[in-house]
Order: sequence, then structure tokens, then C-alpha cells
Amino acid sequence: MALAKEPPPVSPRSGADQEAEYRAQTRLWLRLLACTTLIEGELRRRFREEFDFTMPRFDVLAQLDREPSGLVLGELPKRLMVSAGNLTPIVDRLVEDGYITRTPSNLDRRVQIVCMTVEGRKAFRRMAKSHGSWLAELLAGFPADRLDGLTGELDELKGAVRDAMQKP
Amino acid sequence: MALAKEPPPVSPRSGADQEAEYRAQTRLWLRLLACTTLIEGELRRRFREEFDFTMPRFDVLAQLDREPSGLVLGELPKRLMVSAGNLTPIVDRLVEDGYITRTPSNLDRRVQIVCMTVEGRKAFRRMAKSHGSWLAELLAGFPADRLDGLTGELDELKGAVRDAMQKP
DNA sequence: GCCTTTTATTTTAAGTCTAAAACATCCGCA
DNA sequence: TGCGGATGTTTTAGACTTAAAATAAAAGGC
Repeated sequence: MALAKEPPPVSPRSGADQEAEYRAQTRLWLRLLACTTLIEGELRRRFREEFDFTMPRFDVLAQLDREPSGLVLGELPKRLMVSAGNLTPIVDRLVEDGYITRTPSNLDRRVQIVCMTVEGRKAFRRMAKSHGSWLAELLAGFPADRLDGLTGELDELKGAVRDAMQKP
Repeated sequence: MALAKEPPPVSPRSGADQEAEYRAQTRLWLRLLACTTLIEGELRRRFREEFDFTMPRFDVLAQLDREPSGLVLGELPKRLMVSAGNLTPIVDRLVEDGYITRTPSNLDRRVQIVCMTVEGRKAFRRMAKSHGSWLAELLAGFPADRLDGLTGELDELKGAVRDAMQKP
């Protein structure tokens, strides 16, 4: 297995190279953060202005929309990557406002099942439509034929980060 | 002006195509958000565990580190893309803890100038070093020779979004 | 059948964030 | 000089966020 020979492929790496990579990584991170912040801020603003709704609330509805038979409450924190305690007041308010229902399971009284109501589903569809067109408007200037390529790169990035977090 | 002729280059676009682009845009947005959330959460966790510090506080110090002569307070919200009101308590606490100073300008008594203290600078350097190595650790699995390419794509994306937000 | 451990959820404390209102000061202009 | 509008900052009200502690119920070992 051709290993040796050519100029050091990996190990005796110069400090300058290391520094350059650090900087490149930091630049990437800052850009990533800037893009997300920019888009998220604009979407949040429109949600608030148009529907007097917040993104976390919308995110919960989006998950439930895919599950006609409802979802175990504990599944939401995992899917939305937020803490469980965080969801309690959000779900509370969605129930209060009539968008979803929360019913305890008969098999395990610790577990609750949340399910979208008919009105909730209607409201969600309306908001999702706007959400899609806002996104289209914001991303219109980015070439459509490179959307998937960039998504793929980000997928790889996500996988790499997840792996790095897994092992330690 | 050659407008007509060839198979519709832009307008009579099929609904299916439009739908496909919507989906591609949504996928991109979700991936972007997932990557940012993942990395941000991990960095925040480490900041808290290692230094009992938060990222917004670190971000403020990072800005001031680049400005030896200090910065007008009003510049911070712009650079960090957060609201002004948000910074007040953060700056308050950084002053309280001795990392920075806040002095009113003599020319304009509305304006305040914030400046890092010696201890603040020392603490920042220590944290920035860890921050860099954490990032390197998290991004280690992503090919180094594609960092700049991805950063460039994100730059374009950011520009496109900014343009879209400018004109409305 | 108890007792310990695990699992699902809520509560609490502290911090971050925004939008909008309130304050304070400055500037231009008559 | 004094007034009206612009600008810099803080305050307020409301929502989200996490981590950690508390509660409640189930599961498993003995």
C-alpha cells in the first residue's frame, strides 16, 4: 500500500498550515451563522407581522402535520433539537389556542400524545404556504441549479459534525 | 429585443418545476438551520462548562478585541446583528465583571465608548484559543480543501438574501 | 409485594432576544 | 433663542432557551 514517498501528506504539518485551516474553519462558521441569522430573522419578522405567530410554534405544527395520528410528546424535543422543558409552555399555548390537543396515554400515564386539530391543520397550511413563498423570495437570487449542491455539502458538514460529537 | 421564440426560458413554468424548486429551497434552509443549531449548541455547551461564559458575551469581546481604542456602543448591535436593547444587560454585566469599560464621550453625551480591559483581553485570548480548537475538532471530518469553496457558496447565498431583503 | 432505578414531563432560575415605548441629547433652522 | 425632528441608549413586556431540580409513573430485581 503506497504510503511513504511524496512530500509529507499529513503529519509534519507546519504551524502556518494549521493556522490557515483554523482561519478557514472560523470563516466558514461565521458565514454559516450569518446566513442562518439573516434568514431566520426575516422569517420570524414576517411570521409575527402576518400571522402573529412565532417560529417555534410553527415548527411544532410542522412536525404534527406529518403525523395524522399524533405524536408522543417526548418525540418533539428530539426532532426539533430543543430541550424538553422548553416545549412545555409552547405546547401549553398551542393547546390553549386550539391548534392541538394533548391527551394522556392509557397504557402509560406518564406519556402524552399531541395531535393537531382540524383548525390547527387549516391554520398551518395557510402559514406553510406563506413560509414557502417567503423563502422562495429570499433565495430567488441564488441559482436554482446549485441549491441541491449546496444542500449536499451542508449534509456532509452536518454528518462530520455529528460524528465528531459522537465519539469523544 | 429578442423576447419570444425559443421554448419558454422563464415564464410559462410548470407548476411541478415551481414545486420542485420550493422543495429544494426548503431543504437547503432546513439543512442550514440544522448545521448552525448543531454547532452552536455544542459551542455554547463547552463555553458554559469550561468558562462559565455565554456566546453573546464572547461575541462582544471578539468585536472589541479588534478595536484597541474601543468602539462606540452603537456599533455593536450593527456588527453582531442583534437589537440594541439586547446588548444593554450584556454590556452591563461585562462591565460589572471587569472585562470591559464603558465611558461616555465628551463630544456627545448620548454616545458611550466601550473598551476591553487588560484582564478582559487576557480572558478573551484564552477563550478564543479554545473556541478555535473546538471548532477544529467539530469540523475535522470535513475535507479541508473544500472549506473555502463552501464558504464562498455561503457568501453568495448571503449576498442573494441581503439583496432580496433590500429592495422590497 | 417492596424498593431502586429509569423514563416522561414539568418547574425553576437565569440568560438571550425582539419590538416598541421612553428618555436624553444633539442638530438644524427660523 | 428656542423648537422640532433625528439619533443613541435604556426600559418594558413578552417569548424562547437551557440546565438542573422536582415530580410522577413504570419496570425490574429480590
